[in-house]
Amino acid sequence: MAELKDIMTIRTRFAPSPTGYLHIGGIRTALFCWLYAKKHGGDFLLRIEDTDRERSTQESVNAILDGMAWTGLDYDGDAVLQSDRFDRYREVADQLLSSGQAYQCYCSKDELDEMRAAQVARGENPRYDGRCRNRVDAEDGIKPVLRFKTPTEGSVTVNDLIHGDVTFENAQLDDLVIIRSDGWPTYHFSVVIDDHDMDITHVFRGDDHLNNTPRQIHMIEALGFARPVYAHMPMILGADGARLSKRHGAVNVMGYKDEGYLPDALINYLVRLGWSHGDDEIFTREQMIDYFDIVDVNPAASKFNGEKLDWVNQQYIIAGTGTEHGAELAAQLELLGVDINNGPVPAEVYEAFKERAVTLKAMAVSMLWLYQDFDAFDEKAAKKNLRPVIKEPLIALHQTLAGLTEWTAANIHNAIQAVADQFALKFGKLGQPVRVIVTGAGVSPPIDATVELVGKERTLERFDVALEYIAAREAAAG
RNA sequence: GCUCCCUUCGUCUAGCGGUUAGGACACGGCCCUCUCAAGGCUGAAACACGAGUUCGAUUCUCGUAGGGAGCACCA
Repeated sequence: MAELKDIMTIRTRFAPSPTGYLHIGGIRTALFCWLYAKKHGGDFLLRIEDTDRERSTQESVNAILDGMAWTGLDYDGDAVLQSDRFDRYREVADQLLSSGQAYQCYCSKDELDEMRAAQVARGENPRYDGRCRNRVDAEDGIKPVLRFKTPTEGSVTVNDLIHGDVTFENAQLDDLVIIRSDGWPTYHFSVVIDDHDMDITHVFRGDDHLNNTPRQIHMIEALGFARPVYAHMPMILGADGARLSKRHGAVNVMGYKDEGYLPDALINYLVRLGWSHGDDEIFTREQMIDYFDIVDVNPAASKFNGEKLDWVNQQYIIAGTGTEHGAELAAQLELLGVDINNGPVPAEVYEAFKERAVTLKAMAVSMLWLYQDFDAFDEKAAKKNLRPVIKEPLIALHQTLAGLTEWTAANIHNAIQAVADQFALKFGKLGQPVRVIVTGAGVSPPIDATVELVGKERTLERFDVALEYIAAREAAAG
């Protein structure tokens, strides 16, 4: 007999709530979910959980959509909005109410708080005690909530792909609210209905939901729905071991775009958090899908390490080309207020800078002198390299460069070498002063490529400025 | 407080009863070198603790400790 999973199409979903930006932990859950679906030739769906009408915003919905697009986690079909499904939730709620599996509760917030305080004082798990279960009279003027009748005895076992079988005693559970007094369903209720209606076979989510799963399973059973397979992903923690949150800094996925990270690098970093394939570190998307196996997912939480992300990002920048990332680099330059028409084409500059930048943003910052004139030389670099002793060689080089008809790195290199030889200097003794002259400071790509990129006109102008600087220094020294 | 989950270098991890416990980031040293990088070589760095099972435990079981999460008319 064929296993159910063999004849069924695997369908997973990512179900974030639009109450802020798209969280880095969320995108990692989405990634594993996406990977699992792709690996098994299934579907990956997106559902926006916006039943909390108070906190959900359109802006946040857009942030989710933008984040999915930027990271390249493509989903099948259109995103499902829970707010479009209000009537369906009511329908199922009515069904539960009429079958006696749910009941109306008129307890006030104060009453509930009091009850829980008393339970905690007694060393018990704070939980709703079911006092409205058998209530028949409605209370005027109070809009009731609907509670689900959770079994009070026995236990449920969650079969989890990552954590194995986890058993919960029903006595620990309580009658949860499934419809709020405003008529909207709560998370636990809408998830159960949506996952069923969307034919979701595998539920991937953070393992902060593991404790909630038995409650949902009871509703699934009451409704006669098929139980999905669960995979509770370990949390991502901050460096201090606490759950990753805003206070740890960059948790907004789109923030990484702004900071100059490549989406492939972020995804690659994230896939290695809690999952591995031997000693491999860098994976293409195809390799990730090919190698991915849920049994290799580590059940333990992991700490987010920005330095490792930086390294991965740099690996992707080095492996990338100007054709691929030129537009992103240009965007970073423009963010810095640079007019990219005032210098070389970013896509062509990329090659010279890619081995010395951790992010596209840092790369842009390191090449500002290609597009803007600087007001002064870096003090330390100038003091060390723009000395009177190098004045004559620089004058000679200035002339040689001015005479170059073809402004190529090779010709520039030869020019520097020739002048260095003429004055019996090592290449670097002349190269470094030139670097300071054209860039204003002591760091740049190889000097010949640097000078070529700066351009002939600008280079000669900057030589003039530097020569004046040295002359002034000479005069001051007397 | 109760319930659940988790535990290999500082960090991410490999390991799936017998290994000099491997790799990666970060850190130190050396090489390369016109700067900075990149790259190569190299060093230091871990099985939380205690019982048990076993000829033999990092690996299996149970405790302990530590960490995380849940206990809402938030998801």
